[in-house]
Amino acid sequence: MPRPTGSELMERIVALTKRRGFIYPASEIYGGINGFWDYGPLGAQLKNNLRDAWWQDTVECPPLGPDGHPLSIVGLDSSIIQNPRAWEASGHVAGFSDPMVDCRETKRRYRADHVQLLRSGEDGPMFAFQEGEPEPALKRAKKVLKRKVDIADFETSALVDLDAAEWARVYGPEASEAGTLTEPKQFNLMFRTFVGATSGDDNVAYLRPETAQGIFLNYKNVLDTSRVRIPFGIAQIGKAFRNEVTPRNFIFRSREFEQMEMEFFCAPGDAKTWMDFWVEARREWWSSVGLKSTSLTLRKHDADELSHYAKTGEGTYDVEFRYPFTEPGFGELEGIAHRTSFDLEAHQEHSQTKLEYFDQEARERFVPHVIEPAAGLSRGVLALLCDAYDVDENRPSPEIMRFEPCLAPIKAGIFPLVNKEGMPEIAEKLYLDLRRRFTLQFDVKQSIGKRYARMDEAGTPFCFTVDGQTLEDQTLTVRDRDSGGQERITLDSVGAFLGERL
RNA sequence: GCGGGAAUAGCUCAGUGGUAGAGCACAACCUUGCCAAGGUUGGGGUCGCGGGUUCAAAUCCCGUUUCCCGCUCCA
Repeated sequence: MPRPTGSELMERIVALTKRRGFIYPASEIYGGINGFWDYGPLGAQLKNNLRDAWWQDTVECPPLGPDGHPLSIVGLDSSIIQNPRAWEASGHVAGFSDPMVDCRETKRRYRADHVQLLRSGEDGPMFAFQEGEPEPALKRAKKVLKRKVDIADFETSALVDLDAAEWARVYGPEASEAGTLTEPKQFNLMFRTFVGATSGDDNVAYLRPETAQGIFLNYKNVLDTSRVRIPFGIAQIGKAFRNEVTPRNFIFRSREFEQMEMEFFCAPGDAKTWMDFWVEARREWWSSVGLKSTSLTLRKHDADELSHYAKTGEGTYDVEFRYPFTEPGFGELEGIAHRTSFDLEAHQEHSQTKLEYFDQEARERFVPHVIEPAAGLSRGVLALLCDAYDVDENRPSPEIMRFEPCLAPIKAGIFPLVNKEGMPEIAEKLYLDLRRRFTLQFDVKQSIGKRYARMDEAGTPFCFTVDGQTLEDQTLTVRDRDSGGQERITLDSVGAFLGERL
């Protein structure tokens, strides 16, 4: 069985991650819930390791800037629920509430507020058309009414004003029969909830659809209390929620997911410099956590796919990963966007709070521009899983997860070759000595081959096995996950061996 | 949201109207001498869920949920 590709590969990865306790469907015993996933013992550990690596490399030990000095980046953990006005300012409330109608016949979808109707009399058929394009509707009307028609014969009204009872008489813009349009559906992707015990329009709140806004909302607080000076970054890791129309592709598009975002505030004139810097830095980072360079690519967004906040400026780049369901193409892993001063300006206007920055040296006042590297933690986990999955046909247990050792959920297995003759005692002592420093698995049960195989599927890079020779010369074998090869080292050097490789 | 497919033990599947099955996995004991070894015993099932037809439904019908594939959507 060679390593499969495409959807077969994806199915095998989903099966392995379920079997070994990486990822489960959420609330599975109740039949699951579309778009939500739970992380099992190994998955939670893997996700934490990736999250910690990002935090370490972004906040605790940020990269060196072009001048050779470490960048100034501080951490933040903002609330998932904020004042709903924050989402009005950010554009998420307005930009995401367009009602849509579908045509069951033609499978086309229209924005309901862009569709107009030609009405013929009180109970007659109605002909829908897209704003500014009444001709197809007139043609349809001529056919249905079997007479010559003129636009002046009709009353024009908006589709959204239609009563539900009249819906069946509507001919869709390209439909040949009436009643094929679905009722308008709201496509606001934000989860709504209510703050307080009662629910009403006056206490509506939203689960954040991105962690970024929490950073902008605290920009002034951080500036006033942490002595940072431009250029500087604020970084945050956390859950975000989007009520996706179609969750798909395992944890790639889920309704609850985790982001690792950093807003890097800079002078407007320096935006290009920092954009170039972060695009390169972020691509390199994903390589550093073990993703193969052939699995990664960089793509600049076309002008027509830019977000509302990135219409001007240096645009948006995606670090993309070759997921099994996108191959031979790539899918988004992280977006690096020049958000300009869009967000700070918007919050400044809506909150009536000055969010300007005063540059002491240049004696000038400005609203900073923002370069935002926004990575998906959940997508990162998916990329790690997909990239690590491999098949070695020469092994009795062919499936292996080749995680980078520093990301592996379990760093090493510690085993006695057989469960007798003093071997388990030595192995357990070694485990007890090292368990505070490394995440280890101690296992005495079943055959050694089975224990190795289990560790291969968990992606554990090393296994230390106490055998008969250990009793004589205090050495044991180290088995390497990737090669299956073994070497002997001394019992007291195991900690140093692991320390060097993680 | 639309169209197609799937759902039976932890996994892979058999079972097409008449007692719920196999292999692997899991647990205990015995055995063990470096890559999913063997033996014995054992635990595991609302056959995705709800309704209908029938003397009888895993099996036929309707609905629904979840997953997969193709569209659509992805601020």
